[in-house]
Amino acid sequence: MEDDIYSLHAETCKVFSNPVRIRLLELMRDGKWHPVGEMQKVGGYGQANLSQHLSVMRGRGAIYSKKEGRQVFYRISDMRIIRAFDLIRAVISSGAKARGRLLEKGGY
Amino acid sequence: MEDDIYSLHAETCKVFSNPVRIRLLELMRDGKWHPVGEMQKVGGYGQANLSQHLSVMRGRGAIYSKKEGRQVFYRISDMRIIRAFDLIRAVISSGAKARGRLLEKGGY
DNA sequence: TGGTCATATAAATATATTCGAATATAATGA
DNA sequence: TCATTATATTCGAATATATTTATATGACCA
Repeated sequence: MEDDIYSLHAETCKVFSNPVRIRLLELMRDGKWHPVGEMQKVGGYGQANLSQHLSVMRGRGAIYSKKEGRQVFYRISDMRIIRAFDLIRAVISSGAKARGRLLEKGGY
Repeated sequence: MEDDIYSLHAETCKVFSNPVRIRLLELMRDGKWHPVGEMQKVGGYGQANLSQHLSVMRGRGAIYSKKEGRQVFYRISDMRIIRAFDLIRAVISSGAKARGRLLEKGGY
């Protein structure tokens, strides 16, 4: 965990390396503030687990938080994160398509 | 490690969640074929370690390989990976700049 | 055939991540 | 003040990842 640019980059990408966090980013992809309770309901995650994932994302600067009364709201800190997210999703689906074609042809 | 889209997405992003692999992607960012030996020299990694990282990336479809004589060459499979890479790098550096400004103002 | 080069694989160890259970805190309302 | 709601923190077990050393494979050459 040194702080050269490669480690920083890798640490930032760790935010995206867990399915729960990917789901949470998708929930927050509109760039608006979302209360924890909403994410818990929609995602169906355990309260502690969800809170820990939000804390990881916040610690790495991927999301911001604000408190209002007893609720805490989170939002994505930089919409370029969503652009990167969508690029990776596209890579995955064209990779899947390519493997599908190979499969059809009996290759692989 | 289920295979819903969130897990797939997370698994793919794991490729980017290690500093050695980030460095390797940077070495391969031109989209051309690079022999393992070159990456080993430039990056200064142990042979086995390098080989395993390349294997992880290949297993997740991020890079392709071809063999020529006794050398093995690797290249990035989809240049959108580099576009996503650059977006994240930009997020990091504008985050760093923003934190710098806060520091100047005595905030944090 | 035997040796060497380039790379891969295996096994061992050290470290990190994930999740759930229990507990803590802070805001609100009775 | 006490109870309740919303969220965070701590801890431990299970699992995953990274690194090193040793060994294996496959291509080439003498």
